[in-house]
Order: sequence, then structure tokens, then C-alpha cells
Amino acid sequence: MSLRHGLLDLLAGEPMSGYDLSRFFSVSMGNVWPAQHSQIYPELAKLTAEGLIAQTGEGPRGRKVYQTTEAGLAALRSWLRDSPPDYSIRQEAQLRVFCLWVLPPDEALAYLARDRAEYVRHLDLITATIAAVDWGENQVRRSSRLSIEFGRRFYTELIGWIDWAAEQIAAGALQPGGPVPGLTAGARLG
Amino acid sequence: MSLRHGLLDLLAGEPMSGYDLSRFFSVSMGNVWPAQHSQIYPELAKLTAEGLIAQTGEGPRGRKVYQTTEAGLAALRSWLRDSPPDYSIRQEAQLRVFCLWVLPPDEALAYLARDRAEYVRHLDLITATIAAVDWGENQVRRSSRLSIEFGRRFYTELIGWIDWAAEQIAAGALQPGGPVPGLTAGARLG
DNA sequence: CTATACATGTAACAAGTTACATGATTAA
DNA sequence: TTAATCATGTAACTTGTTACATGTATAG
Repeated sequence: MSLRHGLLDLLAGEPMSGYDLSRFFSVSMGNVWPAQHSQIYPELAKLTAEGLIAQTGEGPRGRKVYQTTEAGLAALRSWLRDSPPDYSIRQEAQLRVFCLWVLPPDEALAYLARDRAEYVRHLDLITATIAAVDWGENQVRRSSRLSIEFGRRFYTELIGWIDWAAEQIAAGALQPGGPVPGLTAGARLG
Repeated sequence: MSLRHGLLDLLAGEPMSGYDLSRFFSVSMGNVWPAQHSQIYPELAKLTAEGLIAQTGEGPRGRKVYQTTEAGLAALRSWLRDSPPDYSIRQEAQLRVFCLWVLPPDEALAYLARDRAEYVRHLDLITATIAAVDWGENQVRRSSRLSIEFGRRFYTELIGWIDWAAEQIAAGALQPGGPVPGLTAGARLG
């Protein structure tokens, strides 16, 4: 149910096509809820059938522009009000970090350096977006400024954490030393 | 492919049953990659069939204890080395924050207060875990100390961000003002 | 003896990804 | 004229969730 509410939010803020949405997603909501076009188009069809969005325009190459209806806004509101948030987080890149001890320390450091470069890219993009947009213009913009600020802080923190972790590894945190429970003969034979 | 590698990591560190894993997940890896027991048990069966883990013990009530094999460790290593990380993040709770402008400001503030309480709970749990465990004991422990530190910083930052956002909202960030594009007559009729 | 926690599994469904498929417009 | 981008969709597959289903040991 998450994707549909993200679409309702975006289409309440600005009329857009599926194509627009899939691009816009990657720089805004996509930071907390990614979506491909193959998921967006069928969902737009469903939302239209349910009257939560409506096609209010068209363009070249079969382009269809949608907007959220009053019913859609009501659905969005009741989602926030009546269903409990899911506080879980999925972040494959950090799952990998759990496993970093299986690599030699220098390789682990190189691994983190690649992560860091990626997060710097994200942060730069966010910083540029913050600078480029007039956030005071209206309610929707001022609201999404709050979310993008979270992104800015998150990636800043992530980079800071990598620098700290790299220091720890350089100081020997991933060096074998002390027993590694579980890697007994029985396990090796399995 | 993420879950299986998480399991390989945990079962390399310590022999565990599916039941142990599902509980342990919720306080360690589950912070970045949640998993239910209904997903864990079938995956353990597959991993066993592929020789990446092996059952090395049993217990009361049909309990089965597994450990990662050398082949499993090799698979984990090559996952880190040979497949590109997925840097995307899924976080429903922050997607909801994008939509907060549809609520009256005081309701939005109450909404964030609930989020904050939840994150304080997470942070307290992490802080307690950091204090309770001997992280220097071995390689696997020292490694997961790096990951848990990320969790600590993440929830600290999230709480700080909520306090900032609440200030913004209290100062009128979610008050209507300026045009809300998209909510035109056409959309209302849809 | 009875409730709780331990313990493992399956089945039906929903959500998400990757690959396939097609075609129109625009800029070089 | 040709490559890139715009633009929409479907199909097969994988992953993840919720609900169902069963039974054992332990503590009060």
C-alpha cells in the first residue's frame, strides 16, 4: 500500500505522467521508497479505476497526465490516520557491512571507500536540490523540504560513520584475534 | 539474495536454530533487513540443500542447530566481492512524512511525536545492547560493533531531525499559504 | 492442569524486480 | 537518417507478508 500513497501525494502536489513520476521518484521519494516504471503504470491504472486519481491531460507520444482527486486526498489522509506506520527499514548496503569481517581488512577498507563515494554523490545531489528549489512557495514544497532535510542529515551521518568505521578497521577491528565461535571442525565439514 | 547472506553471516558467527535466528534478527540485522520466521525456515532448508550451511546439532522440541560451512563462507565472500551493492533504502515511516502536509499542523505534530517515541525506544535498545556486550571478544563481535554504531547514530540523528521538523511545523511550515498546484477544479471533479 | 514460550513448518497472497515489447518525437 | 529520449505498457519471476497449522517443554 505504500507506493499508491506516495503516488497520491505526488499527484496532489503537481499534475504528472507516469514517466514524470518515475523520474521524480528517483530524486525525492525514491530515497525512502524506490519504484520502477513497471510498478508505477499498473498502479496508476488501479488508482484511476478506483477514482483516487484522474487523468486530467494528455501529451505527445501517448503521454497521460494525472492528478489526485478529492477522494484520493481523503484516502491519503485516512492512511496516515488509521493505519499504523511500519517502522522497519530495508537497506541492503548496510546488511553487507555486517558481513565485512569475511574480507581482509584492506579489502574491507576499499569496500567502504566505494560506499562512501556513492553516499557523497547522494549528498551532493540533495545539497544541489536544496539550493535550486524555492521551498517557501507553497504548502507541499515546504513539507517536502522537511523530508529532504532528513536525507541531507542521513547521508551526512552515513559518511561520518564510514570515516569512523574505517578508522576502527585501520586500528585492527577486523583483524582475527580472539576465538571466532561457530567456525568449528563440524561446521567446516558440513 | 539478501536474506540468505544475512543468515550465512549469522551462522558463521554462532551456531543457531531458525528460532534463534528469527529472534536475533530483530535486534541486530533486522534493523537493516527484517525477516519473519516464515521466510527463514524455507531459506535454511535451501541453504542446507546447497551445502552452504549444515545442521550440526539438535535440541528439544525438534530444534535444529545450523552452522555455516566453508562453502557458505566462500559464497558470502563472493557475494561481497562480485555483486554490486544495492544502495536503495526502503523506509515506510519516512514516506509517510512526505504526506504530512495533508494533516492539520497540530495533528502532524502529534504524528511526529509518536514516531519520536518509537525511535527513542530503538535507540534505548541499541544503547543497552552496546553496554551489555563484550565487543572486543572476537572478530565477528568487533565487526558487528561497527554496524550497531551505525544504528546508534542513525536513530540519534532521526530524533534530532524530528525535533527540527517539529519546530518548523510549529513555525508554520505546514500552514496553507501560497498556491497548492494540482488541486484545481479538474482534479476535484475527477 | 494450564498458560506461556519454544519450535518448525506451509499456503495463499501481495509487492517488487527484471526483462521483454512497442512505438513516437526530437535534436544532431 | 539515426541516435537519444520520451512514453507506456505486459509477463515471468522472485521476494516478502499474513495467516494457518501443529506440536513440545517448562514454569507456575
